[in-house]
Amino acid sequence: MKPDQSGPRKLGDLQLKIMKILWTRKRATVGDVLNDLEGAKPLAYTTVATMLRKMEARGLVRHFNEGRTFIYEAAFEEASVSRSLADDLVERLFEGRLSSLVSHFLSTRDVSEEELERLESLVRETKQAKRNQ
Amino acid sequence: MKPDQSGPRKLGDLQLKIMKILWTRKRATVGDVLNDLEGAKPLAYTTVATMLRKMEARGLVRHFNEGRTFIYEAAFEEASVSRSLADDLVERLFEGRLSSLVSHFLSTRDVSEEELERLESLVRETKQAKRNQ
DNA sequence: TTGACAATACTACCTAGGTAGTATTACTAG
DNA sequence: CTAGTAATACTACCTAGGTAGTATTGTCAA
Repeated sequence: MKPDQSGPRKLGDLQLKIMKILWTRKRATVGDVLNDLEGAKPLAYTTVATMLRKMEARGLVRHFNEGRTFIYEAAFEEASVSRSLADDLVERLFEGRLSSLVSHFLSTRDVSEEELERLESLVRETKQAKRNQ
Repeated sequence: MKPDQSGPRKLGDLQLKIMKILWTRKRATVGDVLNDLEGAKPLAYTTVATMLRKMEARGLVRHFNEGRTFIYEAAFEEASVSRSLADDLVERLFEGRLSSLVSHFLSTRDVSEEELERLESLVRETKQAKRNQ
């Protein structure tokens, strides 16, 4: 069986942060997640617990018990979620044209020389791969 | 005075569709918007009117009167909104690295030969521009 | 065995997007 | 001048994200 299908089209800020923590840790308790969530304003333990429960209801995460403690894990792979979110935006904004998005970025942001190099090789490699495929 | 600052970080589906209509038409009545919104399921006239009012409260659009009829127009330029939405995603998902996003697209989608060419010239031109700047 | 603690369950509330019905108002055709 | 129509105003409701307090329960140490 393949692991998971297309991820969610939208994810709130907190939810995405939680997903990232789960992708990194593989498994985490409410306390673990709360802990890794230091950065921004501190949240209540119950806030995280509630969010996790809501996310489970939505199928984003799942849990199993270890004693009386819930161990959570992501129900979607990172690539799957990134893809869905990114696709959704490009679809909504640029009618699916990747080049429109890139062009947009290139013209509105100051992209560094290194980034440009990276981009160039990425494209070159992809073309290469496509040719001998 | 410069026209508008950074756009909204998030926009719902309907709101973005409405913004696009306003960008195209420059000015539009509720009826105009409703009309251009054919595609998906048909909405009630009042739904569009309400949405427009909510959007005005949020500062996304503004209106002036023509007789008793409201003429709406976008309060943000398209580029500004696209930029905010795209930036937000790249920020949330790829820690701001454009190349991560592109790499992601290249590896999860089947990008056509033409798209690749377009991308390559985009990057090349940008590098060029950067050099003699 | 009881009290403290840690964990989850439940409930509540706020905001925002989305959807639409009803009320009101004002113009216009007859 | 009056009925009909077209616009807006107001209100309501549902969903989902986000935030957190209170209640309950289970476990462990004294």
